[in-house]
Amino acid sequence: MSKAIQAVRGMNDVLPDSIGHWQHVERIARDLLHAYGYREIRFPLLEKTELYARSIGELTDIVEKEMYTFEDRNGDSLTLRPEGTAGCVRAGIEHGLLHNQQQRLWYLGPMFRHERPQKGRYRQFHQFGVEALGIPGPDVDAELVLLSARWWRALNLDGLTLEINSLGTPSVRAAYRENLVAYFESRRGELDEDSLRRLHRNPMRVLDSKNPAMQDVVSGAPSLADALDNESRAHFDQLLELLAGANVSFVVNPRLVRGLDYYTRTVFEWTTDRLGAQSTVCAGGRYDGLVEQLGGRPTPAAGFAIGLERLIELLAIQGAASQPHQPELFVAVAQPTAQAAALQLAERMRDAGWRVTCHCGGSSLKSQLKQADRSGARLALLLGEDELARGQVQVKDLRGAGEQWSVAAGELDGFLRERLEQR
RNA sequence: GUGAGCGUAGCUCAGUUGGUUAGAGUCCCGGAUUGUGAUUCCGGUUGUCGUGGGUUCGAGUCCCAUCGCUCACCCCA
Repeated sequence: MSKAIQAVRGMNDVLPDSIGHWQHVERIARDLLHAYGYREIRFPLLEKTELYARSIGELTDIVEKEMYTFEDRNGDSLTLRPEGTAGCVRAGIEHGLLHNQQQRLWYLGPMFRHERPQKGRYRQFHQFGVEALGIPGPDVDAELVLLSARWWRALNLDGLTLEINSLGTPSVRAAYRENLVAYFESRRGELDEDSLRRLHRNPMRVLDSKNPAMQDVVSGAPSLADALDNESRAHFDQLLELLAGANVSFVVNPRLVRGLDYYTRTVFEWTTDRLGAQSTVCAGGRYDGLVEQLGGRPTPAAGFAIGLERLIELLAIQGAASQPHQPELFVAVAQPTAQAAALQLAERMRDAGWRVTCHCGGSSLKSQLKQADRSGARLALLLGEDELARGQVQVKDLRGAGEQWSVAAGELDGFLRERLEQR
C-alpha cells in the first residue's frame, strides 16, 4: 500500500459510479450549443507560455503563481492551459477563422492551475467555454446570457443568481483605477491590512472588502459606473434592456471585476450560495481587445466559461438523477460446458440491439445471479446443458417476483422485445 | 504561500485513565438449495492502525517530525 502511487494533488479521478453526471451534463450542453448555432473547436492543452502571459495579464495571480510552466526538450517555455479563451483565439487567428468573419464556438476540456485545492477548486478542473467572435453589439452579449440561462433550465438547476457589470474600455478603466488609488491613498489610515496589500496590485478588489469597518471608506469611493464613456454606457444599457425584455432577472453589481485582464465592457457571473467558498459557477464577458493583442485584426468578442466540477457538485446537491448505463440482459451459465454457447448468445443479443453483460470466469450459478441482480439488468438469460439439449433459454425476471420462462431459442428475440419494450 | 481539522480492513466507522492475539457493519467468496438473485441463517478472506522517530515493562491510544486528505484565507471556473 505504501508503495502505491497516488494521483497528483488536486487532480481527481472520475469513477464509473459518478460518470453519469458528467455524461448527462455533456449531452445536454452539446444539444443546447447546437441549438444556438455554436460549433465545437478543439485546441491543445499545451501552449507557449507567452500566449497566456500576453492575454491573461503578467500581473494576475494566474500568470504570476498558478501556471504549470516548464521547458520542453528544445528549451521552449510551455504552459498547461489555465483557461480556454487564449488558446481558442490563438487557433482562430492561426487558421483565419476570425478574418472578417463571425464565429460562434465552444469547447470542453481540462484546465490546470496550481492553487491549493479546496471544495469546488482543483488543480485540474474542467470548463465548458463558449465564445462569440466578430460580433460587436450588446445583442450577442444578451445571447450568451440567454444561452447560459437556458443551460440551467435544461439541467433543472435553480438557485443561481446572475450578476452583471460593465468595465468600460481599457482607457476608462485605467483612468478610473488611478482615481480610485488616489482616493484610497487620501484615506490610507482607514484601510485594513488586506486592502493595503490590494491597493496597488488590484485596487478594484478593495471595494470587495468584507470588513464592516471599511464600509465607510468603500461607500465614499468613486464609482466605475459614473466613469463609463458614453458608448460603453449605451452598450450596457441596451444589454440590460435586452435581458429585461427576455425576462432574465439580474443584479447589477458595480463591484463585479474579473480576474483576467482582457475583459472590456460587459462582465457577468452566475453565482450560488450552496458551494461553500467557491460561489461562481459560470463567468464571462466581453474582450474586444484580445484578438488584436494576440496578433489578429481588431475583432470584437465575448464569451463565458462554466466550471464543470462546480456544476456537477450543484446537481449532486440537488439530487438530480443520473442514469447509469446498466445492461438490459445478463447471461449466466449453469455449467462451464455452456460457456461458448453463452458468449454466442450474448453476441446475438447485441446484434439485436440490447445491452448485454455476459458472465465470464466460472463461478457458481448462485453467485452469477447475484451479479446479475447487482448489474441492474432487467432480465437474466440462463444457459446450461439442459437448455442446450432442448434448444431453449431460461429467461428470468430480476426486477419482479422472479418469474421465469422457458423460451425456444428461435422465439427469444420476439419474447425479449415484448418483455423489455413495455415501458 | 498562510491557518485549522482529520488519517484504524476495498467502503462507513468503534476502539475506555496506555494493558493479552485490533473489532463491528458493509462488500467479496463458499454453504444451507449436487441449476436460481434481491430477503433469512451459517462459515470464511480482508490491516505496515498514513510514515519515521521518541517516552514506557508495554503505544492504535501520549510526545515530536513528516507525508496525505479536507475545509478556509488569498484568488478563481
